[in-house]
Amino acid sequence: MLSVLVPTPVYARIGSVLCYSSTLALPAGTLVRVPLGARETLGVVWDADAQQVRGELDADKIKPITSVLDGLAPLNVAWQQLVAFTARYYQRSLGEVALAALPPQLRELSTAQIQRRLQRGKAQGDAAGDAAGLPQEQPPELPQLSPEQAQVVAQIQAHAGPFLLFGATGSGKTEVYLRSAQAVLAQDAQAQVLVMVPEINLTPQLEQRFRQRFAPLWGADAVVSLHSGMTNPQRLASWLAAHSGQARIVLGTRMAVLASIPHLRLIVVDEEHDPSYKGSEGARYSARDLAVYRGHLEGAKVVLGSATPALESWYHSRPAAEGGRYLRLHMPSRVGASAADGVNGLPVVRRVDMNHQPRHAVFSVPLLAAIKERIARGEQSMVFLNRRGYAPVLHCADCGWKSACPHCSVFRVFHKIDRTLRCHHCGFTEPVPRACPTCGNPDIAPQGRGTERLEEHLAELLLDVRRPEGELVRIARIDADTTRHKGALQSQLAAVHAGEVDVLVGTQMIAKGHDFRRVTLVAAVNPDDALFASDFRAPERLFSLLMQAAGRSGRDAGQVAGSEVWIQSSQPAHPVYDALKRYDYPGFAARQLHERQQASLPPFSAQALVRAEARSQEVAQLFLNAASAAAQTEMAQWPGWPEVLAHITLYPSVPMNIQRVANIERAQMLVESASRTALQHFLSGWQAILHATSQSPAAKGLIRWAVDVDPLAI
DNA sequence: AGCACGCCGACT
DNA sequence: GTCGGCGTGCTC
Repeated sequence: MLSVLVPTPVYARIGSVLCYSSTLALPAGTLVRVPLGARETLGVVWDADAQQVRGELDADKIKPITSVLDGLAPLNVAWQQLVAFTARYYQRSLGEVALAALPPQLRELSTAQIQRRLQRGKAQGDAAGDAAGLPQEQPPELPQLSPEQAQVVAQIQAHAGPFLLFGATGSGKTEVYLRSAQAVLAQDAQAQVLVMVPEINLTPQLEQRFRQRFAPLWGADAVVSLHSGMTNPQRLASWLAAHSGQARIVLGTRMAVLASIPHLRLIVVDEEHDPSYKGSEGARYSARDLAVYRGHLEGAKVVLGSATPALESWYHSRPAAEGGRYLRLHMPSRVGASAADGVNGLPVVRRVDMNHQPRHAVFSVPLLAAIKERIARGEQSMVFLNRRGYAPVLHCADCGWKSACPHCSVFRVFHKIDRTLRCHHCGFTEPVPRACPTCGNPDIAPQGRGTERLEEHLAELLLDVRRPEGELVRIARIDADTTRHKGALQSQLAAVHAGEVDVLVGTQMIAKGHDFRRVTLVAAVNPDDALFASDFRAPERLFSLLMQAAGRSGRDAGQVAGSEVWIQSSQPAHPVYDALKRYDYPGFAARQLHERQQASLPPFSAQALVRAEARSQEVAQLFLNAASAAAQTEMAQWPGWPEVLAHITLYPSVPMNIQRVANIERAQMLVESASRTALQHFLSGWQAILHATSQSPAAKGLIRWAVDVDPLAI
């Protein structure tokens, strides 16, 4: 008798560990194909010898497995442990986590087909290996390390970690990753390295650098990528290469943390603060946190890198004497910067008090002047606004009508380019009405502005300005709307690089990673919104975003002296901007952590969220409240549990921030505890109650529910 | 989640 | 008269 993991979600009315019979003795971790209801599915052998058939499962219901995916080595114990931990910690079923960690094509292909892919991969690997075995020309010439880099590399070699590499933009973190990887790979002929990035399409440079460095040493097949932008066959090939040990370096997004990498010795998490490491659907695991756990599990070193670490990571890297668990490594200087270049070679930050500017001005007088100066010098400027479209809402001054989405509790955004009203949440799109739909007033006006309107406005303001050669000013816009088509982003970026653009307008999309050599001015036109947001992480995200944006300016060492970051604000003296001006992340973090401690927020408490979706808000909340009440009454009866409950705060259910999306009402409930362990304990017990409640009459009409452990947004 | 089975409207 | 809508129900 075997127990086998199958892909059933946690809310299905069936467990995900099912019993099957097999004539063969199959070790745990073996991939098998099993019958499940009317279909056949991929499964992972979990318990090789499930003696006691759970519950009153009729013996005649136990079916034999269909086939074994032989030729594939069983997933190793470390992987099994990682899956088990992930499922337990994030309150998902084992099967869901395990199967989600496998490439989708593994489910579809027959054993023979997989066999062929393996053979093909091996053949390529061997060919590359032969090539690598040939007398090398010169080993690639390595760039000289700065003293800071050299010291950090040495520390990573000398200590066990985990490490938090706190390095300014441009301080050369990537070179540290490369050297650390190289050291690990050179030491052990089987060793493998996992390098994670938030979004791989936004950082093609990183992939490029790893390939350039390591392909000459270990062959082109030694470096593989793993991210959702790849086709299924590509993903399968990469996964097989990692699983077989052929790939020495696996570059990937969050999903890569659960890949089978049997000889893992080093994990790098670049831009570790990036929210995209935390999933927002399905198994909502934090790939960064799992990386740390995986490193611990497999004895692999873990390096988390960022210029603006997540406050959690920063807190964990406090001195060991104060309880810190990570070793903090510091690289404050931009490579190649000179003392004359402002703070550590970063551009000067200028704050504009918008209270002293003409009312409703979008561009302050001095900012506009500074942009014009750049144009006259043939330099580039970059303008940020975190809102795409033309205007966030259309408004009738007569009757007060606004462009609400009929399916969601948000306003639809006016897109002038195709004269549509678009809902950014459910996608509902309609042509703009000629007149107000309620009162017939033909004079409905856009309110507020997005990137599209900003671009238009800027074009008007710069109409009389000429480039050095006398040509008209060229403005480009990059946001989700202009990059919808495949390859559009790359071609637009290429145009910027080629100097075909004077001013680039965009959303935060352009703040990440891109190396713009000729940009000497970066401006945040209206970043204040985040200061008033209810989300306690908003200041952290704002600081990080502005810091990254600042890193876009003056990347060319020769231009640092003249480059600037402009912040327009009605509260220019706000501590966030103040810290930014000094590029003082530690100061900012200390202040934020103090506030969080006062308010008992993470990392000084642990949180989980239960989210519920239903046709009506009432039903969603009813379910949450019933589950909450049941926790209080039922769990109090369980021996030993009142002690656990005493450490838990269950807040009342509330509508979610955006209450309705695509006609589905959403509600949530926060669970908090000063102790992570207590919260874990509570959640593990509560799971059954949530299940039962969701099937009780009290939850009639409930569509979906899910627990989100360590949520990023509340 | 899939995928079946199962009872009521517009088409060859 | 059938094709097909998605409302319950089950999967070792």
